[in-house]
Amino acid sequence: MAMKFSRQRAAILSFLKSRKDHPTAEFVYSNVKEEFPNISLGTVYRNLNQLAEAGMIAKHSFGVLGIDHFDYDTRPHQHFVCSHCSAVIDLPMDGRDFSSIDDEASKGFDGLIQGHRLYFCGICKSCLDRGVLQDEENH
Amino acid sequence: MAMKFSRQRAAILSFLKSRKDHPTAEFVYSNVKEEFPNISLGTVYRNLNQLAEAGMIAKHSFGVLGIDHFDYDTRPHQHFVCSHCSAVIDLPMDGRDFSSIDDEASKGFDGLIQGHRLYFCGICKSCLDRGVLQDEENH
DNA sequence: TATAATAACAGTAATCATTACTGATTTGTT
DNA sequence: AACAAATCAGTAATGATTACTGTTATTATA
Repeated sequence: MAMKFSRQRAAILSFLKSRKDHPTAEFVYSNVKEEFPNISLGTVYRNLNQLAEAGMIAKHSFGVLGIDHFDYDTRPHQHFVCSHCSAVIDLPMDGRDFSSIDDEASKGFDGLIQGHRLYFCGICKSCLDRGVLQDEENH
Repeated sequence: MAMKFSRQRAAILSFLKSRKDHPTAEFVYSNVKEEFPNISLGTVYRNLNQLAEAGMIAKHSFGVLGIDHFDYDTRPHQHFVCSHCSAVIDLPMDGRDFSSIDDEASKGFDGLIQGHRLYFCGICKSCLDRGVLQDEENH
């Protein structure tokens, strides 16, 4: 199954490259649709998964959201998910290396640990500014 | 919405208490059905979510699985998910406290970090014994 | 450069976990 | 016992994602 070039896939990759947020397939679809009005949502899903499979982009499945997000930046870095608006934001923990926790987890466990998934939850700046926390106090 | 007693909810909680694995709603359903042949899957979902909301059980949404798992043990502890058979297993990292990584994540970030989700991935013992890794080498 | 093989496409249907709706039944309280 | 409210079983709906199908685009080869 050698990967052939396709203008749709190129447009999807190019759009993802232009974003610092972490778009969903639906969002990529609605934007790439401006250049390819006939593009299908299935095509977007297929290409995003294919690019992720090839290691050219990253696919993040945050359990709390129940919807996949895609990232042009494949370098290891940490993410934050806003519990209120569901925004996915990069954390500036540049130097921090979490690889040692896999070794810790291996101790006393008889399976093979190959990696981990980690992300942080809370309220993002713009939701804080909108007074989301106060609103929750008032029920 | 004061919570009233129901025999179905009691049976669901009791079943979960008897398990050391981390059953899905479907699995709870198929087992509680032996005592309540007419119980509905929706009832199981509603009660599991209600119990989780009340803090009596824990709900774990592992992104890699795309299906929720429930845990009678609400004490903080770490989980392992087998990439091959999807088993969810407790890790024996008893003393380890990960709460400090939230503080680390807060540095240089202008939102509010309230917590994190962490789980480990790999191959469990019984899959290793079945030679899963060798099978994958042979494509 | 024609041709043949096949990857990719658009459009649509299907899947699967989960939630929402509905009218009947329990439960807890006066 | 009587009432209000929570819960139920059964079923329909939702929403993200994947699978299918006949057609089109891309690439390697003759």
